[in-house]
Amino acid sequence: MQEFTRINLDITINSGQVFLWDKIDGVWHGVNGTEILRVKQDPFEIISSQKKPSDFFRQDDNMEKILNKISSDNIVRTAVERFPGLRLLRQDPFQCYISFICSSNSSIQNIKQMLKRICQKFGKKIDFDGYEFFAFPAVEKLAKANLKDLLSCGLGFRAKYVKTAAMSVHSGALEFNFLKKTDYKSAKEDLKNIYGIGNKVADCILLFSLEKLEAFPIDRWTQRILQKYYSKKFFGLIEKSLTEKNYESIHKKIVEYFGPYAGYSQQFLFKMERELNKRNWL
DNA sequence: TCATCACCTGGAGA
DNA sequence: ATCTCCAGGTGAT
Repeated sequence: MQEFTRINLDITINSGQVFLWDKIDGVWHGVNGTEILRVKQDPFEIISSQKKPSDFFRQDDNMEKILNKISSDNIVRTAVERFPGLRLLRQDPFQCYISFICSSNSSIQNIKQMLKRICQKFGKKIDFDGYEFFAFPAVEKLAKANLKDLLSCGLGFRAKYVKTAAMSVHSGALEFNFLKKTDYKSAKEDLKNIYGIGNKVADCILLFSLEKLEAFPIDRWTQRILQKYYSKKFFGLIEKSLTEKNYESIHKKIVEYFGPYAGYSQQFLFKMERELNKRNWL
C-alpha cells in the first residue's frame, strides 16, 4: 500500500468530524446512520453491521492527486506531512445534519454526550460484534419527538432546532439526495433556510456528508488559522467579524486560493492547529 | 446592514 | 464551595 493511501484511524476519527465513535479493545466502532461500523487499523478493515461495503472513509478519493494539489500551499503541506493519514469522512447526511446543529456553541465532549443520549432515547438497539449499540434515530422519530424528550438529552436551546430541522427532512422540504446532486451554492442556501443552521454548520454538513469538497467551514479555530498564517493573503477580510456578507466573500477568496479541494485543506489546517493547542478536547 | 446579546449545559479556572 | 467564564454558533433585537 502506498504511503499516501494509508488512512490513520486515530487521527481521522479525532478530527472533529464525528462524535459517535469509541475505541473498544483497540478497535474503532462507530455509528453511521442505521449502520454500525467496526474498523481495524492494521490490517485496515471495515465491517458494517449491514454487511455491505462501506465508503465511509472516502476510499474512492484519489489521495495522491488531492494531497499533491492542496500541498501547493506551504502551511497545508506542513500539515499534510505531519498528518498524512488524515481523511475526510463520508457521513450519513441526516446524522451529520443533526450532529452539527447540536454543535452550535458547544464543546466536543458535550456534543458527544448529546448525540449519544439521542441515540439511546430514539435509536434502534443493535447487537453487533458482541457489543450493544444504538443506531442514529430515523428521521421520523426525531420529527415526531417531544421537545421534553429532546431536552432530556441535554440539548438545551438546540432542542427546538433539532425538532424543526428533522421535520423539514420528514416533510420532504429538504432532500439530501437532491442536495448531493446540486451545486455547492444552492445546496448551501437550502440548508441555511433550516432553523438552526447558519454558515458554519451548513458548510460542515456539505463537506462531511454531501460531497461538497469546496466547502470550508469557518469557525473560531479556522478564523484563528487564517489570521495566523494567511493574514497577508486575505488582508482586509478576516479581521472583520463574520457577518453574512463577509463569510461569503472570505469563502470566495478561499476557493480561489485553495482550489476545489479547499475542504481537505481546511481539515488538515484545523487538525494541525488543534493539535498545536491541544488540551482536553478528545 | 451590522453589532450585541441570550441561550442549555458541563467543565475548567478563579 | 460557589461563582464566572466559555465552548468548533444561531436567531432575535
